[in-house]
Amino acid sequence: MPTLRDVAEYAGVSTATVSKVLSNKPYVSDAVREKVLQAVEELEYTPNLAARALTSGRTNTIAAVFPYVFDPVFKDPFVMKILEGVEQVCTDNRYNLLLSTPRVNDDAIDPIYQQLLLSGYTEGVIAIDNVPGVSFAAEAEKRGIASVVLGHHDGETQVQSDNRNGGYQLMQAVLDSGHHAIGIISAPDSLNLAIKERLGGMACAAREANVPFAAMPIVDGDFSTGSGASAIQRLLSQTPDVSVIICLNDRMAIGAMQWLQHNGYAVPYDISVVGYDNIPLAEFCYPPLTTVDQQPVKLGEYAARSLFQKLNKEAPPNVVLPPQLIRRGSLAVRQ
Amino acid sequence: MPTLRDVAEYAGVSTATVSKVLSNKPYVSDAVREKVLQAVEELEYTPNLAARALTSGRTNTIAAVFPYVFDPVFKDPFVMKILEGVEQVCTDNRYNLLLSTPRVNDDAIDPIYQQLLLSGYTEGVIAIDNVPGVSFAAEAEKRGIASVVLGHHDGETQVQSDNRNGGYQLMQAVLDSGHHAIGIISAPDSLNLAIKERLGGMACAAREANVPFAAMPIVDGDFSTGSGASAIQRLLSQTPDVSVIICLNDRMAIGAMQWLQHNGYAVPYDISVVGYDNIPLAEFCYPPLTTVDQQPVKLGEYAARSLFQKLNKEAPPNVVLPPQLIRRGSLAVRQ
DNA sequence: AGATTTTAGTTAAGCGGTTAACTATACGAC
DNA sequence: GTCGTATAGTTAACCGCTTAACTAAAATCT
Repeated sequence: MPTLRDVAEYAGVSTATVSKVLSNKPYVSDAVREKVLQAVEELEYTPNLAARALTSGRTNTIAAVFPYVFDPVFKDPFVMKILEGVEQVCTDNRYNLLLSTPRVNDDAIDPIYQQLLLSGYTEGVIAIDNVPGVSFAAEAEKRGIASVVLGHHDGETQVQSDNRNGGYQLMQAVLDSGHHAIGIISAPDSLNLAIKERLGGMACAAREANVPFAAMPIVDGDFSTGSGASAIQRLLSQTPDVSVIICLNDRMAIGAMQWLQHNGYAVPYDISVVGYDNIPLAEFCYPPLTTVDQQPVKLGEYAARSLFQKLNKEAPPNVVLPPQLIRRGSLAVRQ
Repeated sequence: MPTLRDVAEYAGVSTATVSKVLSNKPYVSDAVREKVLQAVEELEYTPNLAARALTSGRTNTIAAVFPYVFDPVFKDPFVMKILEGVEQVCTDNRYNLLLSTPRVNDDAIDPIYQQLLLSGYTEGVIAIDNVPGVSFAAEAEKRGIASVVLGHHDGETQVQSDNRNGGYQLMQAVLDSGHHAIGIISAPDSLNLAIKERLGGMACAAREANVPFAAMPIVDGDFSTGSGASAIQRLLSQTPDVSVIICLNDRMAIGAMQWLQHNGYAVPYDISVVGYDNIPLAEFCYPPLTTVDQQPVKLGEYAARSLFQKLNKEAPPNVVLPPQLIRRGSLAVRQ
């Protein structure tokens, strides 16, 4: 592969001049500029990123940090949607995207992630930060690496969905549909700030409708489809006469629906089910799932754009996207 | 951030010695080794990847190349599954994963991808190569970068699903269920070698059953859900009396099912539908979709493992994974 | 015209590692 | 005691690029 030096010799100038031309610096005559570009073209020269990174710190690479909390991130379509948005903006900006999937440990930061930060190979980081206590973005910021928080962790720059409002809308829709015996399938909110927000919004909507939120039966799953099935089972064994189940994500909702149907319940006639996230499956499962859309692609896009702004020394604002209730057949109306 | 030199000074040795210790080279006494490791620990030293890449070419990074053919790769759950497998093996090997999503142009190779290859920042490449004519893996290999082909392009190292056999099994299942009026929703096979294979397998199964394959009506979609809906419409307007539709991927199958249901057809009683890929949705849609599983996670794992073998100068074998027919409710039995 | 500033380009010193080449001991073998 | 050879560690060149510092010529100002 040709190097800068090769180009310089070929064009009959110094390496510094070539460098200037390539980075569009002034003080180069048009004639020379032309000659250099010609040489670049003919030699098919492409700058060596490693060398460039070494001197200037610019690697043209940012990292998306999607921590493993319960199960592989790739299992979660919602996360994939975010990635889709991030990728789009990266490509538009001619940046490379590095995928980092560190494990969450209470005690120490995942050494792989630490290496990523210290290795100087990523200019910035977009981290999903919803686990209390640990913040991957903060870890980056601490080491002088630009970061954007996707989620409810406080950080220098945050992009988030208004989970509180989403929870509010969801509970309101359930109450409006005439349900009073409400069961909830959640996830340990000690492990996820977004869940905490959603529950807060739900409680608020219940309060406004004079329905006692604290009295609603609630069991925890771990976000997976399977955990939704086992959660509904536990919930019904405690309180058999609920008329609707609010699940704090779609995958658990679908697991719960499946279990109900396999066990002789008609959804939504016997029991309604609603979810959260609006994953692609929600539209096509049977019955189609009432849920809340978080605009995940937009979340990813905003996060990436904010990061690029930071890299350009601009100060991006925090972003809060409004969630949208999606009404579908899984929520029945009761008189 | 501390550098090698800092560590060397702190430990009272030369940088060469530190380098030896860190790369586990011989000719270092235990005492010195200990001292160096101690220094590394205390200074929280991590080698600068860019510098290491510059001298040794090792960047601890490989790239997954998922070309945009029709629509964003992230829209395709099958591709995400492959990525899941790749990611897992990368993490196990303490490698970083770079995501590259070049555009497919007949004329020229995507400059972004070219830059990735020439920039010397990726040690190897895993490329989904199913488009005839262009091969991203070959492009890498041409430049001396190790590569693995995921798909049906011939390449130095190939990992693929036996699409021919998958098509064979699918057609066999349809014929075994008593169907004779068979419609096919495909994709332009001039654009995808895997599709060509599947069609070949299907033709083979039809031939063995003495059913004329060439007579079956066939229309093309573009893999998307929406295109499945419009394809079925076109197909039925030509040949209204088919009893089953074979779709060459699940997303089109689901689009077709939706269209059928919206237009008064009962699936599978009026018309059966089968797909290909076994995406997560296939299990949960209504009715659940009969399809073919390609073991995408395994495909990704094998591809990554093969690549790491190549990086270690071993010669990995080509891998062909057997697909598996998944029977579900969308395929009815006819007498 | 002479002094000053601007423009155009070169030289060379790093960036932070790796590694070939070299030096200096220590250890056996004869 | 001498020689040969592992062993332990150092020195310094180099990877390919960027950029501060410098020189020289041209343009502008007094």
